[in-house]
Amino acid sequence: MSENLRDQVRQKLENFLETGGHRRTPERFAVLDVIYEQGGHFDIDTLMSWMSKAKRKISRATLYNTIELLMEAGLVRKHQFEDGLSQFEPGFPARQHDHIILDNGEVLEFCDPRILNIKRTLEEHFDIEILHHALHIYARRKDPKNP
Amino acid sequence: MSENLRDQVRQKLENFLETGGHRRTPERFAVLDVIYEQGGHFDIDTLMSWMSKAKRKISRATLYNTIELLMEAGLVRKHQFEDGLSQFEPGFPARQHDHIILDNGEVLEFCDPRILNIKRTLEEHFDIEILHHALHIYARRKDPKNP
DNA sequence: TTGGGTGCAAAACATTTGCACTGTG
DNA sequence: CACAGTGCAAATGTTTTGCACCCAA
Repeated sequence: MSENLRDQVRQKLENFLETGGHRRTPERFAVLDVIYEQGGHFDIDTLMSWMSKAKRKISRATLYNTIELLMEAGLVRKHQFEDGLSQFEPGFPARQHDHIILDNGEVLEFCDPRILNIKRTLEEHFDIEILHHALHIYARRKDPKNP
Repeated sequence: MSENLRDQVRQKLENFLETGGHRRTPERFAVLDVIYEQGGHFDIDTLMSWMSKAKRKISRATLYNTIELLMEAGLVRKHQFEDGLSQFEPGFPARQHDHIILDNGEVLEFCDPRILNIKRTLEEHFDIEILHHALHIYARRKDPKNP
């Protein structure tokens, strides 16, 4: 991770804590650092082990609290794939994207502008305001031998 | 529910049980009947209460077993919305559709052919075979007073 | 100094499993 | 009459909660 990005997200967290009247605890910055250091998708267990590896002691309960807070700050996004486990990913400064979940558990990302058109149609047709969306594509890699 | 639809899905279940060497237990048909009688989305708790209302005693464990079996039979579909709860819906004979989850918990359905185009692009671009997808739109009804 | 935040352990919750019993084939 | 399927209760795994203690403001 670039120094630059780490400072950027730390700054964003500081602003959020300041604005919301939350405290600047070391745990919160440690979690943020580790998440952006790693960069990829993770679940709570994975994050727990990342924290250990980074020699940052933290309890599970605090991890849940902190992740929730980082979601409110827009620094972490939550996904609910079909395996039933909550998955997270860094939420800044990435732009909106969607996910392909391969049968081996791997997760790819993509971004297709046509989704925006679909959303506009839906808003008009149902007279709703769309808050966000999740497009999950479940797929497998094509076997080169059986294409 | 039309007599016709009930017989249709019962027949489909019979075939599935026959083919798979499963037994034709009363519970399995009772669950199927109740699900198609109600027609809408549900979670396990809701289904439990539907069964009680229909005076069909059944245990939670059997409900989970039966739902799993009905999924294999293609008679029930599973969704994982962001609240973390497993949601189900009758899976026959509806055609592919996606979901709008309103902030009050209501679920709308829609079908947009442009999704198919997106999927074709993805298959080509990532060299994958798409098994299925889930497009979840989270929205709220527009307030007529604050449009 | 004070109450928001943390850590720990217990509770809550959905789901799964073990096992004796039952009814389908 | 064998054994797949059921019901019950206990186990599992994840997330939440209660509470004493601690530290950022």
